[in-house]
Order: sequence, then structure tokens, then C-alpha cells
Amino acid sequence: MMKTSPRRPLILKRRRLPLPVQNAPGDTAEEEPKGAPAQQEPAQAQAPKEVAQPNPCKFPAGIKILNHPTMPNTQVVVVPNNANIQSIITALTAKGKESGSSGPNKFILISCGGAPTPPPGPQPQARTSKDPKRMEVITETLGPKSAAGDENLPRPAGALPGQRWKNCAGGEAASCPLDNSLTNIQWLGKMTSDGLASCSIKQEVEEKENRHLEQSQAKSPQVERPPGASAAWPDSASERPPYSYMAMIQFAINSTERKRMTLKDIYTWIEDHFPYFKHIAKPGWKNSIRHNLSLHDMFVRETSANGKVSFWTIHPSANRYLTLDQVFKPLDPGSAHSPEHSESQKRPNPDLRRNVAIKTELPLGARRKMKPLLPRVSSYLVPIQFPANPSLVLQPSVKVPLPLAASLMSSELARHSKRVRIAPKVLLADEGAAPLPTAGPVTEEKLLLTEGLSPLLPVPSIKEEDVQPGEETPHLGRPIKVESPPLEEWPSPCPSVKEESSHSWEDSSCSPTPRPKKASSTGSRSPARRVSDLLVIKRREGREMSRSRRKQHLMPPRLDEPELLLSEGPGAPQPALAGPPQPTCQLGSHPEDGGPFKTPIKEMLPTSSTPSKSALPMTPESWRLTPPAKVGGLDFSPVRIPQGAFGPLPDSLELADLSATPLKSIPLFDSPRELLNSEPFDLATDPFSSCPPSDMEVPKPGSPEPQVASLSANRSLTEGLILDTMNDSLSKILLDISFPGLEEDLLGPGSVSWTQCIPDLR
DNA sequence: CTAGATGTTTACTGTT
DNA sequence: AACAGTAAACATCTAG
Repeated sequence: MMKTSPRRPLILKRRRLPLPVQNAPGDTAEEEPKGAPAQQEPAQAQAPKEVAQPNPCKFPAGIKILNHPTMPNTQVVVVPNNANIQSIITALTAKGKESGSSGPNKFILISCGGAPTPPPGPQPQARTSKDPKRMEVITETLGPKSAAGDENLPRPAGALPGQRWKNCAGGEAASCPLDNSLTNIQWLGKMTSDGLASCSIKQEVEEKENRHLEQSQAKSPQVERPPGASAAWPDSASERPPYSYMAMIQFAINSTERKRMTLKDIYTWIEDHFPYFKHIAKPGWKNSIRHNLSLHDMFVRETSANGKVSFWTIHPSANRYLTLDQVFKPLDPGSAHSPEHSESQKRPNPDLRRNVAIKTELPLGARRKMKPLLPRVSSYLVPIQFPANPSLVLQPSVKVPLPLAASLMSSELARHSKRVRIAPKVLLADEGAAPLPTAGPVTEEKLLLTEGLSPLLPVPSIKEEDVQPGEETPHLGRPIKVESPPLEEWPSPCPSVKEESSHSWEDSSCSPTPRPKKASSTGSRSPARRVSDLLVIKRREGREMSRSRRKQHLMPPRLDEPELLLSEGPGAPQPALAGPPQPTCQLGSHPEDGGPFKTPIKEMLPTSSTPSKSALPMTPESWRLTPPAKVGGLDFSPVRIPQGAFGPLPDSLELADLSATPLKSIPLFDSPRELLNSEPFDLATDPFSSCPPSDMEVPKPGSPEPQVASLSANRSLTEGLILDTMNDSLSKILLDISFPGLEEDLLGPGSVSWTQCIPDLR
């Protein structure tokens, strides 16, 4: 297995390579010693067979030919969009003939490149059936297809491996037939990642409808994007995308309007957008997808109303609404940043650069825009981009870049700091109780830390929301959690929290429950749901024993589903803002209610395979994004400032400021992946929020102010903490700033909220 | 009942 | 040590 170990998104690494070399749009080349990407690829592909070399032969430049890792006699031919397909086919046909029976007789054509170049005409497209050998040529486009996939085809599910895939790339089923194949390419351009939802399938009718909606929504945002750019991973079809499974799952789910997707659809979406999985990856990738879904708390399984269909959703608190588009697109055009080095690959996002830049020196203004995300430059270059403009974001569905950034930042922070995790796993039963140790006692530190991250965001976010321009926020929507600690970190009620580390919650002493994970996540919403949730849990207790890392929970279908979610979901953040709504969670506010609390979700949080993970780190925060205005609003004490800084997000402005300070320097993400990966964590939020989007809706009556205040207070605390962990210097600052009194007060309140929240979690 | 899809967990391993 | 990817054992469910 591992040998090759692709473990991490290899991609990242690889990418670099390519860039320099390849880059070309046309990418190409095959042969390069560098090789085909394939080679680079990790393991999987490689392992098995190695790549074939490309045969240079007669093929036009830019074409890469790789042996399919799992299929015998099959090669994957990556061609630039602009390549003359016919000629390629002809060449392949000839090649196939030449090779004779022993040689490859099946070729999968994947077009990459952004541009679509469809061959107009009639392309022979694929398949040459003629061949004696019966070669099969399958064409696919790399890019993200759009969603076409959605509905897509029914791909045989598991089938990947061996067989030939026909691709059906297009999504539509229709396409399946070879005939179409080329045509598919056409879409490339368009496709984008939209994502559409992908999804598909049939499920109940009901579901269908829903989906449609989803899809549509999903698209909309995208629409904006240039076609060319597909978000996808254009580079090479053959290469493994630089995103982690967690990220891809998020992309998939977030591509739908409802922000939920069945497992099958997830598979389909990924295959559609990342041909590597469709053609090259070993079938085990699906196992990995399932593994990730189960492992990470951010992924919550819900069942359809009728109970027949199960959908995977992203816990609202954790959902940053990342979409492939976001990651990929260049949002910011403006920024120009430096040329980045690396990566440029694809359309690379400037962001990345940004990161770099940031560190280096962007002007403040520039910085602001940037999102924090950046991965470490050095390491990976992933193209991640976030949309620069908030305004753009407006759409509800949109994903919100900001948040991302924020989250990124947060994550980073988290990273630096250590993470603490506290989380408890929650159990269902327990949840109710949630006693919370309350915050107070709880390790504050820990809490802080955790929160810090999120909180930061949150706070702002809150404001934002309040203020919020609608636009931007979409993402924010989330409720935020402002405070909430990251998943991991949830404070556990137990005093001991700490340790958690790894296992955090689960194990943590506090809750003995063995696997509680599941807990219900449901949030508070309806009781009914909860019930349903309960269902979920069950399972294996026997085993349980140990700590499991996982989560398990099912959420009941959201009935509510409120729209909220979605809509805003992501971004939507809704409006929530509008006043009342607040982010829910916020502050602690209360939590009480059940609402928030419930969030048992907790589980959600961060789990990673390792428990510790970090997800959290990330951030959760997306929400954070707050608008600048907010900042002002806030007011809180001086402290805030730091907050801003920390908080990621708050606005750019703040960031800028921060940046000025040492804070800025904080690295954001190491890699793009992180961003993606990171889970949201916000989980913490949950507590408060838990708020699923829906929750968010909740308007909290509380006026914003109060909330805010409290928040702020909390924040400050947290911030301070955060700082500590994070940067020394910063921390110092914070510390100074913080007021004891506040803290306490805050704590109090905060704690309360936490507690409230927490309980659930726990 | 069986097969397959779906979910959960655990264990390992390679990276960073 | 933390992560992420992979593999695999099992458990559940559902369809045939």
C-alpha cells in the first residue's frame, strides 16, 4: 500500500514539479522525464504499473500516455484541449494495432486543458471501433465537468477499475456511449466545477426534486466563473488532484444546493471532476472516501425523509462551503502578486501567491484581499483561490471565500498553537445532560485556544452578520460559531479535558462513552429529529471499546432543512444576519436552547483520522469573514484588535492591520490542502451554534449588541489565549490587552454559552 | 440467502 | 506527533 504512498495529497508535491516543467497548457508532455505526471503519482498509479511511457511517437506534443494502473492493456492518454483529437485517435489506433494483442488496446482519452476545444465536428471520437483489436478509446475531459455529472451517469459504481470505463463523461448519461465521448470534451470549458451537484441519481423522486434545486443553485454561483477555468483539476487528468479526500468531499457536497449528497453522488462528482479517480486511481479510493466520511465529524449523514436515502452533509458549523471553484478560480485577479513561483499551474490561483506575497510584502491593500489561505507556499502550491471580492460573493450559495481564508488562518493558528482538544465526544445521551462543566473551570486555556481560533472569527462574524452586508457574507452564514471552539477543542466539560488529544473527546475521560460519537448531532432542532438520530448511533458498541475515533451520527434529515441552510448556507450566511439571526451561536448565547446545543454534532468536529486532527484548526471559521464594517462595530475593547487579527477574518482590514503586526505573519496554511482539508471546525460552534445554518436562522433575539459584547469579551479572552499559543509576541500583546475582568465576565458568560453548547457536544 | 452498497473502525505507513 | 491515504475487517441494509 503505501509504498507509494500517496498519502497526502501528493499532489501537492507533484504539482510543483509540473509546473516548472510542464506547464504548458498543453500540458504536456508526456514524456518528460518528469514524467508523466503519472509517475509522479503516487503510488497508486505508479505502483502498479508504472507508467508507460509515453509514447511519444507520433502523437502530437502535449499528449501524455500512461498505463492504466489497474487495467491491463489500457493506457490513459491525456491530451490538451487543443489537440487534434482525430489525429490522436488515429495514432492510438495505429499504436494499438502495432502493439498487437499484447499491447495496449484500450485507450482512455482525457482532455485537459482548459480550453475546450471541442473538436467540432464530427469527431470520430473516440473509439475506434474499427480496429481489429477492438481498441477502445474513451475520451474524457478532465476538467471538472461540470456537473454534468450530476446526474450523471450511473457509473457503475465500483467499477472503476478494471473495466473500461467508458466514460461517460459527461455527465449525462447519454454521453456514455463512446460516441459521445468526445463531445464531452466540449463541455470542458464550461464545466467548471460547478459542481453541480452532481449528483445524481435517482433517489427518490423527492430527492430528485430537491436536487434539482440544489444543482441549480450550485451552479449559479459558478456561473460566474469562466468557463475555462474549470475548477477542476485540469492539469492532468492523470494526476492526482492536490486535494485531500476531505476537501474533495466538501467540494462535492458543497456543489449542491442543499449541501448534501449521497455517497454515490460523491463518488460520481469526484470522478467527474477529477478524472484521475475515474480512470487511474485504484478502486480503493472509494473506500477512502467512505473512510473520510465516517471519520471526520464534519461530515454528517442524514437520511431522507423517507428514510431510504442517506445523504452526507457537512456540519454547518464546520462547513466552509468550499467549492472547487473557489479553490481554483482565480479570484483575484487583481492582486497581482508576484509571480509566483510555483504553482502556477493551473490557473492558479493567485491566492496562493498571495500567501506568499503576503508574507513577503504585499501592500496592505493587497493583503486584504487575499485570503489567508495560503498554504505554505513552499510546500505546495496549490492553486487555491478564493474569491477576492466579497461582493462577488454575494450569492448565497456562494461559497465564501472569505471564510475560507479565515478558516485557513485559523487553522494555521491552531496549528501553531497546539491544539488542544477537548472535545468530548458526544454522546447522545449524554448530551442532553451536558453539563458542562462549565466553562469556567474548564480549562480555560484550552477553551481559549480552541476558541480562539474560531472565536475569532466568530466574533467578527457576528458582527458581520449584523451588519453585514449581505453580500459578502454568504458564507458566513454560518452561524457561527463564533465562539465555538474548534471541534477538537471543544471544551469538554470534563475537567480534564485536556488530554484529549488524540482522542479527545472520545476518550477523554470525561466521557466515557465509548463511542459516542455519534451522538446526535442533530442539533437542536427538532426533537423529532433527534430521535431519528438516535438511530444512528447504535452500532457497535461492543467494539467500542476503545476509543474510536470516529463519529457516527446520523442526522436526521433536516427537515427543516431549512432553507436556511442552504441558502445560505453557505453563504448565506445568511443574512442572518440580519439582525437577529445571529449566528447563532454565538455567543453563547444561549444556548440554551436547545438549539444550539444540540449540536451534538460535535462530533462533527474534527475528527480526522486522527482524532486530533486538526481540523479544527482550520477553521472554522469561515464564517468569520466579516465585513469590515463590523469591525468597527465591534468595538470592544482594545482587545479587539488582536482579535481581528486572530480572527481571521474579520476583515481584511483587520487582517491588514494585523499583518502589520506580527500576527500577520502567522502563516496560514501550509498548503492548500489544508485549507481544504481542514475541517471546519468550527465546530465549536456548535455549541453555540450548532447552528446549522438553520439554526442560524434563528434569530437570536438578542440584540446584536449584547451578543456582540459578549462575544467580544469572549473573544478577547480567547484571543489572548490564542495569541499565546500562537505567537509569542502576539500573545503578549493580547495579554496585555485583555482585561481580566472581562475575561472573567466573559468567561462567565462565555462559559455559559460554552457550557451550553458544550453539553451537547460533550 | 447472497451480493453489493454503504458505514464504521482499526491498523499501518509515509510525510511533514 | 500529527496528518493523510490505504487496506481491511465488520456491521447494516437493501435488492434480487
